[in-house]
Amino acid sequence: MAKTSSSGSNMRHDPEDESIGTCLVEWFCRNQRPLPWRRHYDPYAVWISETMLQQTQMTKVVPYFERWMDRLPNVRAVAEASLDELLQLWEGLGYYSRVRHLKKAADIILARYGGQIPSDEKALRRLPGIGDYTAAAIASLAFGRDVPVLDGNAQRVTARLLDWEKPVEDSHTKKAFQQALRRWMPPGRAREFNQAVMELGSMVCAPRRPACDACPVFSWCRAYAAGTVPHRPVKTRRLAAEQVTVAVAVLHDNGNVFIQKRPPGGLMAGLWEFPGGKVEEGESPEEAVKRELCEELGVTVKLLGKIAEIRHAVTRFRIRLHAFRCVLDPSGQIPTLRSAVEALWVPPAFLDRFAFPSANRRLIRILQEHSGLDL
DNA sequence: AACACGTGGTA
DNA sequence: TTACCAAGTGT
Repeated sequence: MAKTSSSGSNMRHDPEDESIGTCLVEWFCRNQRPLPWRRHYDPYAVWISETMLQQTQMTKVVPYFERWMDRLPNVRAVAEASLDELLQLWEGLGYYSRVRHLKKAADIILARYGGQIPSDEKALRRLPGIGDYTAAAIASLAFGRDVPVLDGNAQRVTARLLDWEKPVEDSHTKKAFQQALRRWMPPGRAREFNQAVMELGSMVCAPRRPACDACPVFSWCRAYAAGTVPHRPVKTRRLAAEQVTVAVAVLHDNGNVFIQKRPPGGLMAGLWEFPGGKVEEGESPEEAVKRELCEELGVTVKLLGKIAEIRHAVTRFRIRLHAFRCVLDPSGQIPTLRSAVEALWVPPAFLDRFAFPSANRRLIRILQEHSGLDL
């Protein structure tokens, strides 16, 4: 044991001491939260949960995971489902390309692996939507392979244990962290160890207000010893936020409203939305709606009134969305699509059957609260 | 290497 | 309110 004692009564350990791994595993076994995907570690369930968890809070994922597993219990069900149905199950979770990848990967797993998710990290890594993190997560959690996972939590925990001063974005850092984690991992305990590191990162070694008092491995932590915990990890790049104003139309005709489907490939690909667009410099939201509907759909409209102003954020854009109730003026015009792939006139009550971006969904809820007043 | 890709919580 | 941040992947 490579322990050294400090001058005081506390034992101080070094991160090179591999007993840190055993300590983390024991802590996890006592403190882990009961989660639906921690019941059986079925490869399919691990794949779906890990994909949902990419850049997404665990508390948000749980209900989506339960609903998905009820509806789509295996790989074949995903391959046979329509993209529209998958998007509906995903609505609100964000990063919708994950769904498209899930479906593509399901097709490959059926065709090439007989419906069995591969256990080999290299084979997993080749599947769409599975990067370094998810490949390692499936290989270790579902198949017991001794490979370390390095997600945002593991990165933060490792940066603090090592008191890593270089920016974690550096290409060298990732390798170094994976090697450190691999050294700490007790042989045969990858499932518990990997989850221990991530669970510790989310519950104890948090980005803000880390609970070092409650940390099972603080005595191994170089940043704790140095008092630099709040300054780790060091990060460099930062994107500037951009303010955007958008105006959309809830276009009514014969008791229906007009919705259109976004093209594949870009932002919110395959989701439905209300027509509209960016409000240009020196233009009012009202003018923008009229212009956008003329440009996008080739129709002229009359504004009946404002429905709501919604503030939200999409990637690095801060958006103010103005929504107006409109009718075709003159009536009887037929919209022609420009950027959208598909469009539909639907009764407001049917809006729940389509996948919308979250700001549009909020607008729909407002619409439905007001329904009966002026539809 | 750096940026696109969603969303909602926190300070 | 603005700004940062969170269980990443693809290009």
